[in-house]
Amino acid sequence: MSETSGRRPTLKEVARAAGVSVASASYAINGTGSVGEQTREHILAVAAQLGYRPNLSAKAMKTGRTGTIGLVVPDLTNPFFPSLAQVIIQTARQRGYSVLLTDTEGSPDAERQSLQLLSERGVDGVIWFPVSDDSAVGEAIGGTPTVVLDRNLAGYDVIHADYAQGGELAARRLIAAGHTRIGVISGPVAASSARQRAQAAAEVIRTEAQLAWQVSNAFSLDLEPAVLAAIDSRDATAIVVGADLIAIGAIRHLHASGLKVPEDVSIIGFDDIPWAPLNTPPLSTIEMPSEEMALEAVELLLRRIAQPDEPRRRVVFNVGLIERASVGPPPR
Amino acid sequence: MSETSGRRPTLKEVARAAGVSVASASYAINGTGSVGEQTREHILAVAAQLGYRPNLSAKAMKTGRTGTIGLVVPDLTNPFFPSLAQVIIQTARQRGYSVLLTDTEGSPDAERQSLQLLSERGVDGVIWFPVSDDSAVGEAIGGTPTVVLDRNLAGYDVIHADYAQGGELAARRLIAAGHTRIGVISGPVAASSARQRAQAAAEVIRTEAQLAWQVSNAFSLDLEPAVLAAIDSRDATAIVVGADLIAIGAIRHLHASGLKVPEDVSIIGFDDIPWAPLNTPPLSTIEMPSEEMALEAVELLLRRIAQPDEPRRRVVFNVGLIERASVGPPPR
DNA sequence: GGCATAAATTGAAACGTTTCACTAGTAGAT
DNA sequence: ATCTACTAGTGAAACGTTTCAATTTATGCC
Repeated sequence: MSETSGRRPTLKEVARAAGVSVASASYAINGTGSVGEQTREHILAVAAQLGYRPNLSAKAMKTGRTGTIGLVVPDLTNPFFPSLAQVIIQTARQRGYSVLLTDTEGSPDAERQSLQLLSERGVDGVIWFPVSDDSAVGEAIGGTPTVVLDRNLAGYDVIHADYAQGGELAARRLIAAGHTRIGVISGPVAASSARQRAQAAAEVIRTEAQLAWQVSNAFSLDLEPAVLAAIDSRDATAIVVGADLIAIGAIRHLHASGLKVPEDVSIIGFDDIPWAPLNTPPLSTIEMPSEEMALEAVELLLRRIAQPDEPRRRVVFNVGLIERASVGPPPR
Repeated sequence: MSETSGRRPTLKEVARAAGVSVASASYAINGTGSVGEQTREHILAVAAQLGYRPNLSAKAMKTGRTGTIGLVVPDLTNPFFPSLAQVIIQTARQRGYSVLLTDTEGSPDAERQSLQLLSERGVDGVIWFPVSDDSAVGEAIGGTPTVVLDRNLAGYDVIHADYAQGGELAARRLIAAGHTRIGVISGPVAASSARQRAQAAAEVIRTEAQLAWQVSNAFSLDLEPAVLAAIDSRDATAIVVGADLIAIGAIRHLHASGLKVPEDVSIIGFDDIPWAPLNTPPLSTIEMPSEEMALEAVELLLRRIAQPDEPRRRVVFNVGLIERASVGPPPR
């Protein structure tokens, strides 16, 4: 409550004011040692009265744990991430951890730098959303417990969705609607998740219909020339797209070229970002339980922190098809 | 490079390996004391060879600065925030700071808790996006240097946009298009920024046209009953909305009721969130230079950290009108 | 060559905690 | 009464840095 001086009081001062040793004060406040009922209460009262707050840096140095975890994401601006980050931050807080967030701007260099910085800062663990599958980057992290999201990197605890299943689901939905010439736009090939989605879709299409073309694009609304060209070839009546963001970009391009979705071209996306239901037309997509995944990520991480030598785990979540309005029968 | 033991080497070990005192090692590595040319190089080489990384917790305890700033936002999931957060994180990193991010879920309680936690963690400063104008919450922060974004809280450095100007701009645009009966939907009244936008707009409308109604809504796509009722009254041919998110919600509702934007009702929003241009129709809105504001926030904060006793500053940014397609002439 | 001065180097204290090893009581069992 | 076994409480070391004050070494000048 009241603060006599400007400085925050130290444990020593609390102890002196309470007439006990620092050790007792520490024990009382942390509930660790054995302290008598009334002395504990007295110490606590004095501490409150003085407005004592432990110096977490000192505690961290002494105990070697900072009560802090690092979260490394490629691009906060990608609508896929904020809700993930939010869940992670909240659950971490409930478990007594604060979150250092770093945004790596999709660059492996920034990523390496981030990991290293986090490791220097002594975070107790890291939740890492790698931009690519280049596992060399991960060395920067040293021995810090780490769980990797969305990529299947060896040597880490790993959480991802069943992307192959998702790719298949998407392709089958289009085929079921009657499409026979189907194109595929994947996310950047450096990401295993993007590759898996596209590959699985392409395979289904190849065997059960006809693969018109397959191209890839950055995780962005803006389409690259090759993608534009593929779409403009008008060779496909339906497209499975490896990310909603790209899908929305594709729909915009189609609209701009005077084509309608789904009347002229059907589109199915991936991720179910918040904008997907708001789009015109509302985007059919493959969703994954991203909030559960985020939650699982922090729990897995905390378990790893507690048990550094347990065998690594890999937990895979199922995906689902969300039907909205961007898929229809092929034009005749 | 090479790490002999599992543990990270300490400064003492580096010093011993280099055959110098810890003091010299510290000076050499931080470039602070005066060290001979060749000894410095030797120490640096040994440090690199051993893979030495300073223990930042220890450093923080000793120096009292953590090299960390806290960022407190109400809701990461609101598309207005991620880009802000991204800019803040990046500029902070360039200046040698890491960012502890907390999401307060729009609750003053969580907000108070966050501020307190950050202060305990010893962050060197805080960038705070308050959910409301209740300045009592801010006491939790103690003496930590703080800059407040988007709210005009007394006693802090403050950054915001000229919301009155924005409200006027929006109202005038609608009036210029020929509308005479105009409604206003503001964000939550607990936020001064929302009040200012709405008030300024309402005033202009009252004097230069006719204020059909004025209601408020949470920062959300979902509209509250009073808002729905106001819109459904069909008393206004145009609406100025205090936030794009709400505006998009309003447009959806209008569409659902069979009304067209802008043919039947014109809408103008606020914030220019990333979705605004993607909406159907693309949303006309008032934009503010949010990235410059974010950048300014960290610079202001760093200045405040360096000069705790300088007088408080308040920096106000101009806003602009972005014309897209959600505004048209009134129906006749 | 000697002296003053500056540069390089060092030992040790200090930052605020936690925790180990110990002492002093207290109570129950014999 | 004595011994045992706890429980309460304490002093001091340790965590990895930075930095002060003191010391040693080098440099320049007459």
